[in-house]
Amino acid sequence: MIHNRCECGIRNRMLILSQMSQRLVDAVQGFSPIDTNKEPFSFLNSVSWRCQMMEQHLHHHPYHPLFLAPPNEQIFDAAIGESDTPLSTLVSREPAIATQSDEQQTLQKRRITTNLKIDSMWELSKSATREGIETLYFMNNQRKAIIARQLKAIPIFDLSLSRILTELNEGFDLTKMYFSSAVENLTRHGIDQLLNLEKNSGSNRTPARFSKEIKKILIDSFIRKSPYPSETEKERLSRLCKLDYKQVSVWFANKRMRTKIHTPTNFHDYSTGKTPISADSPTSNFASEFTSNHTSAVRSEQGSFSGSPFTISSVDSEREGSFSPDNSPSPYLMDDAISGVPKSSLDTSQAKFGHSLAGAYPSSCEQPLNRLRENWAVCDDILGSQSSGSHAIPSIRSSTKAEKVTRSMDTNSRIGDMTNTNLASRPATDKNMSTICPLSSGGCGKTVVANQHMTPVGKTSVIHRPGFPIDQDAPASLDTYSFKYEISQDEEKCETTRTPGTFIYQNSSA
DNA sequence: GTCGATGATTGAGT
DNA sequence: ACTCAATCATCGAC
Repeated sequence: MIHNRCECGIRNRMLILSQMSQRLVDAVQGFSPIDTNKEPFSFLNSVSWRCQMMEQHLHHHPYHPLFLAPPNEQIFDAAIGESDTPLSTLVSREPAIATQSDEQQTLQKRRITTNLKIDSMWELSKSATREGIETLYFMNNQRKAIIARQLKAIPIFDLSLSRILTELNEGFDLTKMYFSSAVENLTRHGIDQLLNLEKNSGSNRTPARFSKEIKKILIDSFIRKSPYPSETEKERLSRLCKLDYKQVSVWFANKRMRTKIHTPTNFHDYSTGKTPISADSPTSNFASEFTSNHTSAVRSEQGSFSGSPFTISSVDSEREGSFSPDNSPSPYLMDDAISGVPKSSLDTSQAKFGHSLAGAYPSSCEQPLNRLRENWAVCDDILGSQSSGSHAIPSIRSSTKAEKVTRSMDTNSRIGDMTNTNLASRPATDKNMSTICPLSSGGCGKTVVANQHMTPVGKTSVIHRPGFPIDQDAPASLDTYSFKYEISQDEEKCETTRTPGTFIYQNSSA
C-alpha cells in the first residue's frame, strides 16, 4: 500500500496542511479552543505539552495559532516520555532551551514515531486537497506579515523546503510538521512541488494536452493582457484552468517562444511596471503557432480598441455601436480564443487534476477561508495596522454584489495608479472625463475609463472581466454608444459564465 | 512510420 | 525566481 517513505510523507503532510488549516481558521476566527479529540490535533494527544501550550496561547493571544512556534526536540522527547527531565521543567524554560540531544538519537526516535503513525494516516491522506494547502498558504502569509510587523519574532524552526524533502526520505516528525518549514516557508512553488510529487508518484507523467477551453483562457490572457503575466495573473489562470502555477508559466514560456515574441512590445507589465518600448511594432514573425486560417480572427481583433482590447465576444456583428478604432495592430495573432468560455470548461472532468486530487474542492474549505479573511480586518484593527491594502488577499469566495462593486472600484483605484500611459496622461479635470467606471473590476486588466463624452448608464451589475475600452477616440457625435457583452468572468470565484447583456453609454452632453 | 503540435525539462543567464 | 533557448517526449493526423 505504501509505495515509499517519501510518498507517504508528502501525503501526510498534505493532509496535515489541509486539515489543520480549517481547524486553525476556526480557532482564529472564533477564538475557539482546539479540540484535541479531532484530527489533526488528536495526533498530539501524546504530546500534551503542545496542546497545553496551544490552549494557553489561545487564551492569552486569540490569534495565537498564527504565532505558534514548535517546541524543540528536547521538549518533544519529554512530552512523549523519553526524557529524564520533567516536561514541566522544560516548558518553564521555553523557548530558551538549548537543544542538547544527540542528533542521531533524535533522528532515530523520529523515524520510530513516524513509522507508527504513517499507516494510520494513509487512508485519511486521500482527503488532502489543494484548497486546504492553499488556505494554509494564505494563512501563513498573513502570519508572517503579523510577525514582521508586530512581533518581530523569528520562528524557531526555519527549515527550507529542500531540507524538508530530505527529511521525508529519512522519516519525518509528524509532531513537528505543524509549524515546521513546510508551513513556515510554504510558497507557491513549494505547493506545486508537493502536488507535483503527489501527482507524478506511481503513474506515468504523460503530458496531457490542455483542453480547448483552457487554451482559450490562456491565449486570451496572453493576447489581451500580457505574454508576461504577473504572479497574480498566473495564479488566477492556474485556478481558473485548474492547472499548476508552473504549468501556466511553462505554457506562457512556450507560447512566447513559439510565437517568436521575445520582446514585450504592445503591453504593459503591471507586475513590474515595465512599459513596452513600442506600441505597434511587432518584433518578429509569428511562427507555427498561428497560421493563416486565423487571419480573420486577427482582423477582428484589430477592430478592438487601441491598447485596451475587449474581452467580450470577438464577433464584430455582435457589437452595436460600431466603433472602428484605428490602427495599432496587435502584435499577438490570435484564434477564436477570445470568444465565450463555456462553464463546462470548469468541470473537474476537464481538469488535469487526476489521482486523489480529482474534484477535491470541498465547499467546506470556503467558509473558513472567508471567515479568516473577514476576520483579518479585525486583526488589523486590533493590531493597529492600516496597511490592509497590501495584504494581497487572493480571493473572496462569497461576497455580495455590493461588496464586489466596492472591491472592484477599489481595485480600479489602485490599478489606476500604475496603469499605462494612456491613463496616466488622461486629464481628470472634467467630471465627464476620466470617470472610473464602477461597472468592471480590474484584475490585471486595465482601468475602466468612460469616454470623455460618455457616461455609463443602465446596467449596474459587475462584469468581472477587464478590458472595457479606453475609447479615447470615441466620436462625440454619438448620442449613445452601446455594445453587447456575453462573458462575465468572476475572478473571485474563478468562474466564467455567460451573462448576456448590453452596456449602454449615453452622451452626457446630449 | 513520419511529421507537426505541444507539454515538460534542462541549463545558462539575469 | 524568472526568462530564454534548446531539447525531449508524447500525441494525433496523415
